[in-house]
Amino acid sequence: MEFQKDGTSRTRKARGRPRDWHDKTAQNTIKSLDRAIEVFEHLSEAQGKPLSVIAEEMGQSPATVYRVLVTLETRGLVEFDSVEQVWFIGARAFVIGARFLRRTSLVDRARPILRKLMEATGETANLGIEKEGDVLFLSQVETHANIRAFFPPGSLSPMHSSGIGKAVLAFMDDDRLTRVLDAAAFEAFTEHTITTAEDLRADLDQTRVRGFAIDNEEKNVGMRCIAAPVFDMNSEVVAGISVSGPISRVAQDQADRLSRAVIDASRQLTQAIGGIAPALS
Amino acid sequence: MEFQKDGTSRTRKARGRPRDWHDKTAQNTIKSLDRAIEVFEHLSEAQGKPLSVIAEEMGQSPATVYRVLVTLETRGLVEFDSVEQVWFIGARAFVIGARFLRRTSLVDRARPILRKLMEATGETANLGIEKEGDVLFLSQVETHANIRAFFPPGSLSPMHSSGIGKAVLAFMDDDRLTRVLDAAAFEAFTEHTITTAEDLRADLDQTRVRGFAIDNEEKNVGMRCIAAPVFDMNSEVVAGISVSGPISRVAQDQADRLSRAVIDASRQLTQAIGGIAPALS
DNA sequence: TTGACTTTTTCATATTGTGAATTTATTTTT
DNA sequence: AAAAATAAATTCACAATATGAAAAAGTCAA
Repeated sequence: MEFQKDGTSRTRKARGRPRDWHDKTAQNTIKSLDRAIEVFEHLSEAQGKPLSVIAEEMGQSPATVYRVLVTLETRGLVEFDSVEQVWFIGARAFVIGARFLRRTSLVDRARPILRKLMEATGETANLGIEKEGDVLFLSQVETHANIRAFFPPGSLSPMHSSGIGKAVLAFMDDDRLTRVLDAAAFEAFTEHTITTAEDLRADLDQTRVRGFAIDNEEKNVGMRCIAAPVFDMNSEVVAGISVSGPISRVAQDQADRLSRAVIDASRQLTQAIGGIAPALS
Repeated sequence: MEFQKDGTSRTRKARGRPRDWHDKTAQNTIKSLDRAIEVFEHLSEAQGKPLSVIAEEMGQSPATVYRVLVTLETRGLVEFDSVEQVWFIGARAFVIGARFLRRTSLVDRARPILRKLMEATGETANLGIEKEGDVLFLSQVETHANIRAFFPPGSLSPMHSSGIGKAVLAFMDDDRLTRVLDAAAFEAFTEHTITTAEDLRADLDQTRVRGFAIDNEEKNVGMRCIAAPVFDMNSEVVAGISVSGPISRVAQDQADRLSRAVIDASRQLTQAIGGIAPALS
């Protein structure tokens, strides 16, 4: 199987008015519920405050905010510290929210984003993770162009010569990074391949500043690749997204456009899996 | 700050009518919001269903459920699969829920310790707390091994059949212990599950002497788990750390090595949060 | 095309959510 | 110790709005 394109709803059902419609009309929302969610969201961003402060910050009547909080509290979605008289997000919210993860995998979430990335850039889009010191390619959406990059899903590639590998390494914590580098063989595939830990660290520093990694014919002659990291709920790197293609198309004067698209996609995926990009340091 | 236990009112303020009161009165809740949360909770337990099914299961009008879901959807708390026409918990719910963890720095402090523990033992390392008579798993670092234990963060598990649960219970003060045991259902999950308060108390006595708890296939057949308690500044147990894996790897002859690592990790975490292990008694 | 089925929207109605003002409780000041 | 100040919880009267039934709008299967 595999290979359903988006939009082809070749499968059964989907009766009733199709979704998409309502998005435009959408005055079907419940106002009071919407206001309540606003309180909930606000609280999640600014926990540990007393009622009066929350109400004031939101420009809402204390009475209303109070009732919302009390209602949420009876369900455990928020908690009240009766000593400090302040409100927090509750354990139940964590339990319910965590069920989000039970649904789809990284790969599922990434598919539509990869497809959009491919369409926006015209180049093959890839998704990969770190697996025991190598990059494991999980998924890709191929360009329509006749000359194309190709990493079969399931294939492994050394970190030091891969765009995704470098994007992941650049945002890895020091301990893990050191361990991976110590174990790395730094095999030279082309004359551009980075072959020492020092050079690689320098490259990673640049990557971190830029926000994206470049593989400049470091694995395959004639192929360039631009990659950006994807983060999980702990702001730890879990994957990388890239576009790759011949140097003629992935050229210097295209770097800006392409990197923007890749970073955008990586952010979307981070968000789609409930991750949080780390604060800049 | 960190970790004030309930009840210590050493600090200032707390004006207005004290909380506790309203709990009994509590007709201050917003009914429509309460109904909406019910939908949200129901969805979290039974994801991937179409509107009609959800409405029917809840005995609610489809129109109402529809409006609730659409409202939640605009906020990202819920997601709709327009191909399959089914509803899910959304990424935003996960992000908000995860902020529950920000209330204390427990998880932040624990992560590096968990990672080291996983690396030292080769088994999945977990962090959990007691929450209303259940163990709530907060965080984990998975092993690289292909056969692995998996307690997704955010999941709940009964205390009596969990390593972390028993580690926490063993070092809980008598009042709280008695209360938890009285409320416990002692559901039997396997033939090894402890099903009476007496047996559990005996097990806890051993645990206290040993300094660590063992879950010997008491929840899942084939899974063993070794856990140790984490204490706060008042020497009260606030969490537990464990490693868990298949009985083949978490074997008798490994008990020494593993328990040492777990105890070491739990001590590190106790220290990292400014806690003090209780004097032996 | 038609028929069966599900999701949206409409609409009339009463429920119920709302903020202002009041009461109750606690802390701080005098 | 009493009074003033502050903040939380309640009350109340009224309008806003949530609600379910039923109709409409789509989609799928035959």
